[in-house]
Amino acid sequence: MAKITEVCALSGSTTTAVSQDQDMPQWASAEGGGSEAESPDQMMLYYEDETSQYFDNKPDIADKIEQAGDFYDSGSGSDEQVARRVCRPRRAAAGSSSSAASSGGPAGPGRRRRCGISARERNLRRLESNERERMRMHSLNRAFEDLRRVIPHVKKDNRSLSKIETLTLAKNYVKALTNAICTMRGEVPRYQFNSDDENVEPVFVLNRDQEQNNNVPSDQDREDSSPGSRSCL
DNA sequence: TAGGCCATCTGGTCCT
DNA sequence: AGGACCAGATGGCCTA
Repeated sequence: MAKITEVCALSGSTTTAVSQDQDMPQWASAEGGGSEAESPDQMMLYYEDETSQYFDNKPDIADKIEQAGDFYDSGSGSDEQVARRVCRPRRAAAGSSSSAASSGGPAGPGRRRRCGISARERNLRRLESNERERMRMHSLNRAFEDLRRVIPHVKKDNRSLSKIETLTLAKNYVKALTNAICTMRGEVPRYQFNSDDENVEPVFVLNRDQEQNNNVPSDQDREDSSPGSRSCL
């Protein structure tokens, strides 16, 4: 369990901290692999073009759509697809709204059915939804990346913080800063750190050089740092 | 090889 | 009606 040794610079001037490691995070360059080689921007361009051009450039997807067409039309498809769509339990309606209750089961009146559009049109909309979802997740990941940059921490095994680590660390960092403010005001610290704070890396206090490396300002940061736009704790 | 983490796809639900 | 949000499913990659 980590112990905050010192947290300064609450006014934004200098963050002084004691680091246990000399490794400096390089979050900006830590781009995870595993994604499609196709860039989102490029895919957006595809969507702005004619649909046929998109499929010309994505023959694999076109093949998938050809195979899926029968499924979307008649409810049949590959065994795997059917298994996933039929067997996957759906979560209960969030908030249990009346609209959800009145929508009935899967075949009830609440189920949205796109009548009058072709299978190809449905597939195209599915692809567009996929693209939007991908963009949404990318923006979420950018937010995680920004969050990692502003949290003082020590790189573990030369790898980036996972999402859960980032959130947990951020939570404890906020707690630590809040306690620091309380202490400076002569008040009782509001939060206590104990063994329940699982998966908690210490909020390492970095020295000034390390902090600067940790917080390489992004373009957005530079925009935000304009006079009057930065608020302090 | 198991387990963790992640990106992506997918369809239901909510919101505008 | 359509986009945003959400969570389950799946497969890939990496590490112990």
